[in-house]
Amino acid sequence: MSEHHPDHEYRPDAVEAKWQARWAERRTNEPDLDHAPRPFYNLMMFPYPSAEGLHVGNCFAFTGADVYGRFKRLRGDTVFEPMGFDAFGIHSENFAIKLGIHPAELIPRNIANFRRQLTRLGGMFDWRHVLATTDPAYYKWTQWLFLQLYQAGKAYKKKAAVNWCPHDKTVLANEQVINGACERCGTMVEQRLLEQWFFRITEYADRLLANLDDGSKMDWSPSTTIAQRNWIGKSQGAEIEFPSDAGPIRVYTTRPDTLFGGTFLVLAPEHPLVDPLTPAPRREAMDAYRKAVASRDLVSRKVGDKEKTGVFTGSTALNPATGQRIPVWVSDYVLMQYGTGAIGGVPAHDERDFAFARKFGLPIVRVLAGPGQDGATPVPEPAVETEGFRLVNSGSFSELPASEGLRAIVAWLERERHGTGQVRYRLHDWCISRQRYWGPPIPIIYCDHCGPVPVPEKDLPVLLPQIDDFRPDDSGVSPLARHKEWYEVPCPTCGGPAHRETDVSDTFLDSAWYYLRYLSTEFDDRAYDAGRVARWTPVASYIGGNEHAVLHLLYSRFIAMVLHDRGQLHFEEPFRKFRAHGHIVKDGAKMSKSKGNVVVPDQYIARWGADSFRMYLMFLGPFEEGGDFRDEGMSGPRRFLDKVWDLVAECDRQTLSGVELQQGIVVKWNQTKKKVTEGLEGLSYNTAIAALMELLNAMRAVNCAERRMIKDLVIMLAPFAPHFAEECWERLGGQGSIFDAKWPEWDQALTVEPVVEVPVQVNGKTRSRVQVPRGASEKVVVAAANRDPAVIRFTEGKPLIKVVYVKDRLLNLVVGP
RNA sequence: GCUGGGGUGGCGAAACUGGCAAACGCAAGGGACUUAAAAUCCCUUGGGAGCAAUCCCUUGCGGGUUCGAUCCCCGCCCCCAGCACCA
Repeated sequence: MSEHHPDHEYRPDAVEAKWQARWAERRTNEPDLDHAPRPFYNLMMFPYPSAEGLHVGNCFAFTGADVYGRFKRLRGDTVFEPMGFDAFGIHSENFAIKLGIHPAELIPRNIANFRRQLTRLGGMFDWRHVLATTDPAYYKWTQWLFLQLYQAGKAYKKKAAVNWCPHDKTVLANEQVINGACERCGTMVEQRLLEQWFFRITEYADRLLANLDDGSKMDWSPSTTIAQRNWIGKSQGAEIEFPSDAGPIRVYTTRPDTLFGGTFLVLAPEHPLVDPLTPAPRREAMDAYRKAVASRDLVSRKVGDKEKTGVFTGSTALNPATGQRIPVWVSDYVLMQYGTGAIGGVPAHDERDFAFARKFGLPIVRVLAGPGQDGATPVPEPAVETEGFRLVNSGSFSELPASEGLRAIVAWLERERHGTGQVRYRLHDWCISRQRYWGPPIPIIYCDHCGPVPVPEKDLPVLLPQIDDFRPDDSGVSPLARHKEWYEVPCPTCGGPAHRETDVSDTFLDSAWYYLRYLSTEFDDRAYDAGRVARWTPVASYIGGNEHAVLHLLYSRFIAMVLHDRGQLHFEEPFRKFRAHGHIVKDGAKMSKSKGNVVVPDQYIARWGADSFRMYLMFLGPFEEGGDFRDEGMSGPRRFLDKVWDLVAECDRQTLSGVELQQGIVVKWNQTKKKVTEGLEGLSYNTAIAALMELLNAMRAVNCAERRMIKDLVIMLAPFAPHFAEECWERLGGQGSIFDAKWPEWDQALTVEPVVEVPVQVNGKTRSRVQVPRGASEKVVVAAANRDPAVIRFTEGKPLIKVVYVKDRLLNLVVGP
């Protein structure tokens, strides 16, 4: 092989610095957004700029998305690949509190560090369009977006519970509550009711659900659509009225077929009928129970597997089906937020009701019977199945199969006006209020005269004031509420005394529309530019983590739908294609600060180069599954690049025409082009890299340095190792950027060998292989096999029962004993 | 508990979704070059038996379907992620 000239050695730091400078200077990564003939919007989930900087998990995700964008570009698309920073929110705020540095000072520092690292990694980012959600030029439009929803009637205010730490006297986000306790002091968290802003996402539940199945609008990872479907949680059931002394108690059930088995009712502790149904002697016990429940936070109350608790109201209600009076109980296993906040207890056919009935000695009546059972069969455990079950103890409905009984009972309820068939969702409206500092102030002004008044668009942004005491405190409201000089303003309508909303909005509102802003960062008079958006959206490819499968991705879809319905967007589904990437783990555990196994990329990039690092990340496992990060793995891809480097130096030393009998290498060449192209399109990066390595090994084995093959190899390598490929391209005499070169085509006929080796099995065990021309008939292959001594050994003297032949693949001779 | 994804050599993984299990890479061992080391190059490497050609076993466990199963079906075990009393 070649001797090493020091001048010609592959030095990644020099190569990478050279090309990063050149890309910037030549504006290689800055597409013309107004005239792109084949626009391809390559989006990846923007990071939260933590103080620690990028970790290898971020690098994995961004590199995978960047590889795809670079591939699309080489295939002839104009690719827009922007990057930004999701810099508002509780993470930044908490970290700033911990360090004692104001987030407004900390965040720009972190962003600068992220940008340095992202550039060093070699992403094809168009930095002209960088954005940060904390920039007033950005959140001005987040506030504008709130106003659009407000004007559309999709924003409203209502009382809702927040987590409250009685020791720290502060509002806590759900992620700050660990097993029902405050993450800082360990005190059990309580619920407090506050007036908060909500978006009516539940109005869109059906459309959000239906579009998931519409292939013309959405091509998403199945795991993500399944998660969304579960989150929306559509259920078909009936609402039934149970008359009581305090009026009808409305109950929602998905199992109206079990109505005759309803032997009690249970109300949520917050249910408005609890008071009227509880007579004076029982008040004290009831209030004590309700107080005990309220002192537990939302999180711990939802934890299942808990011993059932409850109190009898002292009243009864009428089961409209059986005509019997049944007791009304109160228990915290019934949630006010779902259904009607009241349930019909059917202990024989529901696990929770069964546990409750057992605990409090309530009657259990079987109304569904399986094969070999009847109405008198005891109920040792709740039977929740319907398949193969029939109704029993259900009056005139008895003996109907369960599914038919369900329809008949709903029809009867509607006819007799006891209830109606209903659809429910577990999706709740989106609470966007945060009693925090580090977010965009919600642009509403409260006037004693005019009520809530939206801030006029001309007055946006409502700037977040620079205050030093931004910590949440015992006032129970946002830190902004402590600053009169900020929140006291004249009413925009009447000019009278008024005050601002002091809550800020949820970070997820910032990220629900950022893909629109990227396209329009240079316009300060509009949230997004209609022409740009028309050309570039919906987003062609979106890659991100499945931890955002429900919240971010659902909210973004909802916001797009609202804007679409207002005639402000031409699509209702923002992301045509979404793929969830896997996660990098370290020593079998997910990287996290608490485990102390977070890996920072800088040292690896310094040692091996960004290109080797990128290749290693893409090679360590399937992109959509992730894999284990190991230091030792880095040398493999680096050695590969070194060998390609040497091959480029030897280009034309021995060309293909001068090589005899090298049909094999030509086939390998064509196979590689096919495999790499298909692998990149399907995000099978690890196998695409393996195919490139195989081609290199094959060329080295036959000492082939054919120019066309080396050029193809370098182009196919470019998405993974962009700087390296540029340098090789230049050394090969290529003009301009390699990313303006043409992706190699393959000849399908040359992807297969003319002669194949067909394995010959006897009774399913491979005994030999025979060489035959491709496409040989069964006759030819059997004849060849019958001449093979290794086969004869196992077939001799035995009757041939069956011959299985799969063309070019396998021959199996089945013989008797 | 429910939903989704997994379980294949010493390790990361591949295998046209029924057709030669272990491609590609790491690590390890042996050899070449070198005063020596690193780097590089060549060979070996799933387990077992055998001088060998060759044979037997092997994709978490137990069954099944099939000429043939890592792949399909039934019943279990374990790991990871998300959701978690949603009536």
